Amino acid sequence: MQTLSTEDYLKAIYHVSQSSSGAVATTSIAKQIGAKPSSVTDMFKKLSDQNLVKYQKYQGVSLTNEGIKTALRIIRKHRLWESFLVSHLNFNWDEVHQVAEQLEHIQSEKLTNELERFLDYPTHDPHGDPIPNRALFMKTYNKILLTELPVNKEGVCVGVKDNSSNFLRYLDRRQIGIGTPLQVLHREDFDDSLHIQAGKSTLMITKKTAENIYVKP
Amino acid sequence: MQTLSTEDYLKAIYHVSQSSSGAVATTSIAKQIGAKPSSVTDMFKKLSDQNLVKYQKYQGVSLTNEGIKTALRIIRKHRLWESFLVSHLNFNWDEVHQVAEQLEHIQSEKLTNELERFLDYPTHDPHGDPIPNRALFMKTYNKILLTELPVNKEGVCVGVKDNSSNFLRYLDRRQIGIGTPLQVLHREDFDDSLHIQAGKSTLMITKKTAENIYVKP
DNA sequence: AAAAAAATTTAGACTTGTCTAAATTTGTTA
DNA sequence: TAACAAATTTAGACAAGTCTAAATTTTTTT
Repeated sequence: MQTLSTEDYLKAIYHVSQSSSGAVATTSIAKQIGAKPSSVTDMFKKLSDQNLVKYQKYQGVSLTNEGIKTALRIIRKHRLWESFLVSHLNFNWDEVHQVAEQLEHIQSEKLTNELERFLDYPTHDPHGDPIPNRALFMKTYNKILLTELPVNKEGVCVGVKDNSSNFLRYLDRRQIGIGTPLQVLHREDFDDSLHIQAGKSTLMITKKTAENIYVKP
Repeated sequence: MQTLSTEDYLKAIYHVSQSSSGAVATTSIAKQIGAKPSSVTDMFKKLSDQNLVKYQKYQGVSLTNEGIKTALRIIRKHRLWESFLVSHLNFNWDEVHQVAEQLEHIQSEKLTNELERFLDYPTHDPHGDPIPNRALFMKTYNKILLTELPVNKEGVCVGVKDNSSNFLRYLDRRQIGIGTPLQVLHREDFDDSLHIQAGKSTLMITKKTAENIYVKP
């Protein structure tokens, strides 16, 4: 049984390891968690003692199978709760993260599984991220960044990279959400901005925005 | 903002103060929380520093208005979550307590209020205990113990005193629950056992059982 | 009212998770 | 490759919450 803190670290290690290759560095976790590198080193040792990570001094950590399972169980809860908040409790997709950070630590297998049933076994959360099922298996479809979508090819928004409230509310105002059909009409060479068709409206977005939107072609 | 631990203490103090008069003793909280009296003394000092309790050495504590409000906010969340678990997640009334103990600490006013709306503003939890509303006001009806119900007078089960899994499952087997019509048919002088009508069946229960069932006449 | 028992508090220690500051290792650059 | 910079670890400290053992106060009993 893990503490709040070890769960946070495992999740952070999982996320960082997903978006980079090789071992996970002390500093990257320090940034993610908001702690000093020395604290992270201490925790790496503790996690290593529990065989949740493989740790070599100065070489960072990688999750063991047990560590991955523990991380996925937390992510499963996080994403199920986010789904619940949006689908039944009138939360907007930019409001759910902070609350789900708390709810993900609730310990009750029955609760998690019944919540999943109540939500009718959702496969993705409100941000388009895949929800691990009871066996911790995630359905991932091949998605690409909007910047990589060829001009005039049709796609559908299936996720976002940046989950910040700021970005999500910006997308709300542009009426872009999960499921919105997207098409690049024109790519401006000068500043890499894009003219796109988003649902029924055409609009202009910057490269930075496009880099944070996932589409399925 | 409180810690998990201070919230647990405030709730314990509230409950003990409800079922007894005068200041709340160190030992009674130690028992309730499952901690040593010396730890309780430490916490009494901390709570006193935060003006959540009035504390005089050797004389126990009593909640301040702020302390009462904080306790009621936790109890509100606890009972709303218990209601949710039973009404939507297939939990039995004897299974909810432990999970609600965790959920009651989740910090989000929006979550609490939306959960209340989702449940359609319930006034009582699955054990018949009143749920404080947004203004922390509880509807309490005048209930009596089944032992105090006059013979042959009709009543309805509206709550239980003992919330233990053991007792609740015993009531399940006897088909007694919140809302069950109850009537004392005969009181046995010899051992204080009762013959009662519970719904459509008649059965015998001990004094100890009757002392843990609340009825509204 | 004194003695004994029970309740409570104090003192000092331990654990978890954190920090700062200093030391060490790794990597990067001239 | 030597020197510098960046990353990492170690050492020692701190806060929260807990404990045990001893001291103190209150309550009960004789």
